[in-house]
Amino acid sequence: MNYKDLADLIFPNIKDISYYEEKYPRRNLPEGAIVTRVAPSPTGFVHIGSLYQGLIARKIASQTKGVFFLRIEDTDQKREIENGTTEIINGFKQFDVIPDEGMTSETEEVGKYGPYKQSLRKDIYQSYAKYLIEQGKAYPCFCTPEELEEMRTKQEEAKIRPGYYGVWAKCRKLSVEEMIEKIKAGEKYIIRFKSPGREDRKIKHHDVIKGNVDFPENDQDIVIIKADGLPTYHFAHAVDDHLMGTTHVIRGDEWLSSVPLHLQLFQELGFKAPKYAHISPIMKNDNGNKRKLSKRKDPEAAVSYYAEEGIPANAVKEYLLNIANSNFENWRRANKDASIDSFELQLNKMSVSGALFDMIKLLDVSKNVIAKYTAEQVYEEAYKWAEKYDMELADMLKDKEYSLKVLGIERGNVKPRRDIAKWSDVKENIVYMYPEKFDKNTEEYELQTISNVEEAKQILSTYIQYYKEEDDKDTWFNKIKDVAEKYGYAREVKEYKQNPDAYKGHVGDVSTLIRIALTKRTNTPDMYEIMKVLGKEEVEKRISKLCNLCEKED
RNA sequence: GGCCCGUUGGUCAAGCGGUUAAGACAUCGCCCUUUCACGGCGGAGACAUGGGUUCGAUUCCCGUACGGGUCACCA
Repeated sequence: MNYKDLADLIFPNIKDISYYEEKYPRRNLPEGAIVTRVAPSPTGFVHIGSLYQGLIARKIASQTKGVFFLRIEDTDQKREIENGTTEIINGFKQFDVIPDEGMTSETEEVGKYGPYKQSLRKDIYQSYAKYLIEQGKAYPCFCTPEELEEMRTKQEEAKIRPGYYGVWAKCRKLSVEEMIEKIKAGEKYIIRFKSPGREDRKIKHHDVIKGNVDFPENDQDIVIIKADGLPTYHFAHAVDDHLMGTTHVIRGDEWLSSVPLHLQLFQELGFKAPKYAHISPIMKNDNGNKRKLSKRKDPEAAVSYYAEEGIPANAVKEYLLNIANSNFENWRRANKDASIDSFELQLNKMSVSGALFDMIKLLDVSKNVIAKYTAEQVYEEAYKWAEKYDMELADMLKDKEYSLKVLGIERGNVKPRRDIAKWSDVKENIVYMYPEKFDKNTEEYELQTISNVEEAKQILSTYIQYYKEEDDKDTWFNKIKDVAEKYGYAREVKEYKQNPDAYKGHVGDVSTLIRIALTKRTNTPDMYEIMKVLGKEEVEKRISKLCNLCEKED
């Protein structure tokens, strides 16, 4: 009786690993090409951290003419949710993070290194597990969860390191005969890795992001094949990333402390280990404590949140890139219109510690992104958003020709407005441009400086006589100045400031009055453009309406 | 608790033994301007802490404090 017999008993009728080694040859890629992946579990919505990882992995692969693939890690069937894979694919797609290989739907995939869904690779893992058993590098363990639990409490009481190692690794010491006997007797078991490591020895590891890190060797005999026959993360990682040719494992830094184990696994399996790049998580300040963005507590942890709020995917990406490489901002300033694809991301420039998520900064980035959009783009995206989340806005935008004019105010020039950070801001910004909405607005408003209603009325009715729709901007503004002068307001603000006592106020006061009559707002974009878009009839209507209102109040 | 990692203004961060310690967001003031936004100028604001090493430490070493990660038949 030897390891081979044991292996055959546990995994009869299973292919030899040479089959898989041949089936998945090494990738033929240009020098320096990096193969990356994103490997989420289909357990619910896509986390902003996964997107962050995916975005970085995608960019690094693209930059080096490598490959980026999506692998679904569904080895924990208890946590799996329905359509989890679809959700992941769509989540990434929204941000244009498109894998070269991997799952494309719940059941379909592209690429030659599949299946890209771990539950479909069961045979592959078992083949490699068998290989380890044959070599005496893995063994069946018959300990029950209860026994393990008991062991753990003992260890904790004795204040020693918990785990399945050394003298605690009971089943490791079983002879092959005993193992075979137990299996034949129908005892339940799982497969453990026989760790060659010693805790008192150190290993040196260079992480692409974290730099040099020293660890004690791993000496835990971790489970590699679970009771359901599926592998644990560690084992699947080693097998998959070897077979799929991953050169750089970019993942969250919660994995950093598993590196000794992973390196050992690669070593014992006879694989070349990939490079590791452990990304710091995106954090949130929670009452003075830093913690990871949490699925449960933080809505902004879900990538779907941004679509719901109407924050453009590009803005989120730019913000994430900002966190990833802080020189991105400088690059962006120097390359205002360049695609982010031409920014060269560098892994080793990534922060070693986790950044706090800053919504205000994101919104600022988003304002810049939207400011560069054409009216047409703003229209399309805002409309798409509105159809889903704000029917009232969608309704307003139905008149495309008019809406384009509204959205085009002060847009596309050298100093575009920066007043929209997200599509949910749009309505508030433009409602008053829509007559039916404007008419229904019964909000109270102040007349500001010119608070004498009688005077306001006179100024407005004078202005309306002067106003000609076809006036160019200078003429238009001169007329406002004329009205101002007529009623004792300075034509120029400067004149007023030099001699405040000589005037009741200045042009600004008059234009503010007109602005209020037209929009019920004190702050709006350029009024000349607003009036052009509203049209003569509407302008006259609004102004005379305010006059009537004044009369009523008198 | 053991083992890892980290700590530069409110936030994101440059910095690699000698700097007036960049920049961005936020904030404040001024200018520009018919309002707002844009733009311009300026202000306030930081090297966690104690020891070393050194002619000199934000930079190197050790301790302390604080923060984060990890110790599953979850990933």
